[in-house]
Amino acid sequence: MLEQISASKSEILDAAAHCFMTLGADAASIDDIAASLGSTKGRIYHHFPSKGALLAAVQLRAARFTYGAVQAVIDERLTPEACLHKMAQAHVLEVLRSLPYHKVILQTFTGARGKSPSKAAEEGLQAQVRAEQRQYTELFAAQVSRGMANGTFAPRTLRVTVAGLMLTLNSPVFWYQSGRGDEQNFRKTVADDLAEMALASLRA
Amino acid sequence: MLEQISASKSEILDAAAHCFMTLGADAASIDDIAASLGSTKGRIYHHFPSKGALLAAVQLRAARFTYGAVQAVIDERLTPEACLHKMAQAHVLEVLRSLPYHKVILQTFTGARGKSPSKAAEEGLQAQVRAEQRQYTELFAAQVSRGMANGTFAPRTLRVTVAGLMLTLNSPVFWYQSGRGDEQNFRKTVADDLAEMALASLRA
Amino acid sequence: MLEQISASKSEILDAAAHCFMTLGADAASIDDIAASLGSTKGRIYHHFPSKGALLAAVQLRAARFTYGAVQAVIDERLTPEACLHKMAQAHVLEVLRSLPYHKVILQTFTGARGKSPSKAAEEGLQAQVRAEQRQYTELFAAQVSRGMANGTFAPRTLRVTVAGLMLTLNSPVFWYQSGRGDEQNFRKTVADDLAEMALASLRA
Amino acid sequence: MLEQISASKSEILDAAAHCFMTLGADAASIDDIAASLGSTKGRIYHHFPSKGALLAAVQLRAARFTYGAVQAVIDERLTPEACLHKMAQAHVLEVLRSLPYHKVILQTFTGARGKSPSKAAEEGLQAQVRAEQRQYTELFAAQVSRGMANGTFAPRTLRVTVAGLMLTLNSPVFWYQSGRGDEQNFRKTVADDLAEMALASLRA
DNA sequence: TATGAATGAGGCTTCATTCAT
DNA sequence: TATGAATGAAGCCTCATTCAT
Repeated sequence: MLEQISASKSEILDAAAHCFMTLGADAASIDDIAASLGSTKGRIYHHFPSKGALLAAVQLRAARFTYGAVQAVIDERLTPEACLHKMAQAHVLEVLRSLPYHKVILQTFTGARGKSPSKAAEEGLQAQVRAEQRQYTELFAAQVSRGMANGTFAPRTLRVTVAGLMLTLNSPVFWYQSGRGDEQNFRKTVADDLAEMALASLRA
Repeated sequence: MLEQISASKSEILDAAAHCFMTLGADAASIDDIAASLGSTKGRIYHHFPSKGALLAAVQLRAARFTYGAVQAVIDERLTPEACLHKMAQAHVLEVLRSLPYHKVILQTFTGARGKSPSKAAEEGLQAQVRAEQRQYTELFAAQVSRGMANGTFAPRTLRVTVAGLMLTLNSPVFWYQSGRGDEQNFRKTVADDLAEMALASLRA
Repeated sequence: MLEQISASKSEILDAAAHCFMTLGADAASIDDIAASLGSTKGRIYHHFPSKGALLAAVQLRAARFTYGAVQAVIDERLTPEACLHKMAQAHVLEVLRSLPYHKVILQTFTGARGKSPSKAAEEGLQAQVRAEQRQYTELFAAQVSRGMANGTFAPRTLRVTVAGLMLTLNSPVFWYQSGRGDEQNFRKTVADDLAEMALASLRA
Repeated sequence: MLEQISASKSEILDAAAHCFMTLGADAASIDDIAASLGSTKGRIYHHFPSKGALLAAVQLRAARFTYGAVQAVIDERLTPEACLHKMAQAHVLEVLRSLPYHKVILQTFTGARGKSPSKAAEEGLQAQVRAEQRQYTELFAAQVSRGMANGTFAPRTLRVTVAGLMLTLNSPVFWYQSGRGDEQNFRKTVADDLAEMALASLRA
């Protein structure tokens, strides 16, 4: 399930993520990605069987990036509040670090899932992506649940609450632009601001 | 600037919004929209010069729907907190009412603006859409600003805060599905929950 | 056969000729012509049953313009040389006067006659146009023939000669641009130069 | 600037020239050309980015065909009259040899340059075509100029004269049909007749 | 592994034409 | 007479994908 990703494959994924981000997952063509790699599309088709598979691989990697970063800071001995705060910061920082990947996630997140039933293989990949995304969200849902149970957080519909929370934490995806001078500081500020907002929004 | 929209045009916009929501703005073809109207694409092109223009018209309408609903409840005599609460509720309820239109907004919100500079006319339309969206966001930014000024809200980067706020309020766009039994009640719950979360996230 | 042309019809023909000249007979749409008339295409379809018919009407008029101008100067009592010289001058001047119409002629003159058999009616119109054009060319062929017979002109293949002659006389269609200051003088110069060239090319 | 043309590309150009000649550059569709090649339009688009580019390539080749044929016979030691006579013959023979290409030239020569500014790339190609055509015409203009200077040719407006000359030499494009029995002889006759007419038209 | 040629399906758009008013 | 809405048939072009090398 977590097969290693070769360097060539990784390079392709980076280029794909970048193109998907810049042009949109639909508008970006395999040729665009190949061009941004300085090669031809044959190279891509040698590593990924279809555009859908490539897209799924990018999304999977996005989920795994944040999953790895967030799980590393989870400490069940902390209060839900404290734990969630660290998770939120870690999430935002990781999103900012691997921004192209997460932009792609959102583009697909809209619920608009193409039209055709595609091929069976693609179906499976999409299912896997959704599964890992859900699994990741569960990390947050678990803490929220704990916090609601012990009275720290306001008792509200769990799903609505978690969805709002994740959106808040993902909001930089919509507007963040790298390339400013004090990038590291700014990222820290954004992460802190959003983590605090997120936590505040939950408190009873 | 606010030219009337004929019945035929309005019907087309509804169908377009629905298709864009269901299939995604990129995947939905003009033929899909025509089919869902029971007519041919000629009809659409008689009223809208291009797919881009149609998309922009949908987005513009989305912005105006929420603008109208929210401005109606703004009352400057209220505290920023109270005012924003009413605005948040109104926003969520309106989004749920005209959901297809707002799904489209988000799809475009990602920042991935096609590739070619397209035609000049499209550029202008996109600019207008962005302008009206910004104008709408300003309604919220103004209250947040007031609240930060009088100490009710925590002092944070204004843009980051407002972006997070709007995302929270728009979150149902990602998951809401109509068609359940107690739709009216559920919508009210969602609106209340999100409004409270949003307000809580701001408080000092 | 020479039914009168109403003022409205004539205005449409002028606009059509102008658009055909500017944009090309294929590229110019009925809407373009209507727009240049300041009306909608309904008006055009009230007077002409199809685009092909409109095009044919323009071509017919072109042929008749030159036919009228040239026949007026034919005088059988003159030598073929003198007669042809006057005809050539008259032709060039008339072409310059009604330039848009004659540009259209050439566009169609290429021999590339679309693909579909079109409708039967169009076929008939095209045949009529060709007939009148041939009839017009005969005016020149007759003089060339007389001149070859009496030894004034070099004995050459008649068809090749006449075709070359007409092309020389029509050459301004390819490059003439109105809008200069001394338009009347320049037109006279062009007519004289070309008439002399044409005559010289024939002489034994 | 004179990049080699691959066999596949050359085959496409021939088919395109033929279709453009037969159906007209506007009426001929890319599908028509592909069908005449026995392949799909994908093949064409793999080699030429657009129909406009394909058309321009055909026109460029036409100009280069005649340029090559004519320059080979230019001999500055001859009198302008003798030199021009050889050039004229060579031009006509080459035009008859590669007739489809030259029919296309004339179709575009009309001055009716579409409507939209098209894409920037097309603009550049059109400019290049015009430049090479002008360069070719200069070969003739130079001799005419020499002949006027030394009194062999009648002193007339140079541009008008050269334009008329070229039209005379190009006239077979309008009426020549291959497929007769004595093709070689007939071509020679046509070339001689037109060359003589052309020269005669210039003489003082 | 990677390239370049080619395919085929599908999407956007234009436009001549018809029709109700 | 003239308009505005609508149709339907093409046409241009894009692009994911396959295949021979």
